[in-house]
Amino acid sequence: MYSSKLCIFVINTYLVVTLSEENYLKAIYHLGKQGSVAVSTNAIAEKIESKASSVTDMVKKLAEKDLANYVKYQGVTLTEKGRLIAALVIRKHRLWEVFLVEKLNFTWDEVHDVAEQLEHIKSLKLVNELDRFLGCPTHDPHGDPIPDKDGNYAPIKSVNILEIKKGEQGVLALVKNSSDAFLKYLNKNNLALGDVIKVVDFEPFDKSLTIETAHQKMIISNEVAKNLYLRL
Amino acid sequence: MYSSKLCIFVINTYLVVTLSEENYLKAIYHLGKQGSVAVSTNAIAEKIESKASSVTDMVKKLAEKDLANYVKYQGVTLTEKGRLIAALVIRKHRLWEVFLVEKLNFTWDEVHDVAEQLEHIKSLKLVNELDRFLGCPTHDPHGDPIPDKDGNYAPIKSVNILEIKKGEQGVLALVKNSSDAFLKYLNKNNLALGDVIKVVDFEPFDKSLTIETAHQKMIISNEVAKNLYLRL
DNA sequence: ATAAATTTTTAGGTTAGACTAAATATTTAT
DNA sequence: ATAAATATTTAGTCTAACCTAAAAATTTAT
Repeated sequence: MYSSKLCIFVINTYLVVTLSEENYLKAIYHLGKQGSVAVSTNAIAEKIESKASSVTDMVKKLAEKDLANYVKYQGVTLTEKGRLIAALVIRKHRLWEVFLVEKLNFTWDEVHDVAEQLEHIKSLKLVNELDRFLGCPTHDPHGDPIPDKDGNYAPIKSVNILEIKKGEQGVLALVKNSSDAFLKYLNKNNLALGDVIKVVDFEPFDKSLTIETAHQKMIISNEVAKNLYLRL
Repeated sequence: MYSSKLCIFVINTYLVVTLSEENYLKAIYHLGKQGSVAVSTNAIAEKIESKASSVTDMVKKLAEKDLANYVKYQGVTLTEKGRLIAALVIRKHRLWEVFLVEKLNFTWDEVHDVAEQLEHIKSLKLVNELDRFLGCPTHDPHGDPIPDKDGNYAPIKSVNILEIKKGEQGVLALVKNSSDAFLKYLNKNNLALGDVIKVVDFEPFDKSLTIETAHQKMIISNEVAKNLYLRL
């Protein structure tokens, strides 16, 4: 997917990307299928909690640096360079999350803020040694895949729980929403990655779901269900 | 030295200290015996590689935030709060250095730039868990002492090699200069922390020193000697 | 197809943190 | 004690990254 030539080039220019630019690249990457689909300035503004006018400014700068493609009124995509830098930031974020949970006794709902800071530390040796130290993990504590040195990763093969037939079951493999409130909900209700979950019933009225785990039977709202992905 | 009441207060205000402010506090702390002796704006400018006029601006801001004491034309000292924040930054810096060397295969001359970034990550849980994970080390890889949670530390009991009598010996315990060039010099000449060093001769003409280690006998310049400290 | 609503951009302003050059204070040397 | 040298501060700029309000483009609804 990424040529190693490009990787080397990007690594050389890597140091001149600011923290703020990295955050924009990451947002575009997440919103637009790895930056391949055009994202509106408004969508970016909402994600980053800023204003559309600020986004317009920054996006012009990214385009000038050849990290993004930008056409007025038509949204933003990432260039190969931009996509690789975004992937490297995400790689760092997820590796640090693994470190915090496995080595420093963080719970999975505590890691986000700190990883958000650590992902901007600039040192290739640091990332790659951290990767080795952690045993080259493929997924972070939320079940999201960790890109490799070249920015590639095998997307996890999981399916949303709403698409699973009554009576079938799977293993909770991915949680799409990492907000504090949602992770706290999961903890409170004893739901964790790796749990076997069986879909018992679907209620058409409010689109809620009855599920069964090893410890309990419970009803989850459609809001919750939309964020749970199972490996079959 | 620091009351825990103060510690709690500082921790509460901790999050509003910017990266740049932290760097100034650290510089004042290092230059002025933990911030207790007045430091000139020029000295700070040189340390931080900026200009005196920039320092004047920042120092006014630090004084307004009650982190520094500043009287025009008379230099800067740190308040209790400022001193504690500086100590916490240094604590983080040195703990990360230990981590990089012991867990991630960094050599002691590679750690500085990365630790300089990591020292600004804001999470009390992170620092304290890192400390525990590393076994609560008391010294970093350069032999400098690591402040505890409250900013206190037992200064290392070492003496400059120039103050040691001919024929006596000690263990290399502290290196005062952490510049890249100096650390590379030490590596090249096979000098490391923990080495037993014997002072063989002192040459009054150029103030150089002849020393003997387990592997070699060599002459070190006064420039070098000024930076080597031995535990007797 | 055109008006209304929405989205996006532009224009102009703000703040933190840096800078240069000029002005002022302090220190040093005669 | 005063002039010269040095150190420090002030005044005025600059840039990155944000903002608000107004203008322009696009989309939606009639």
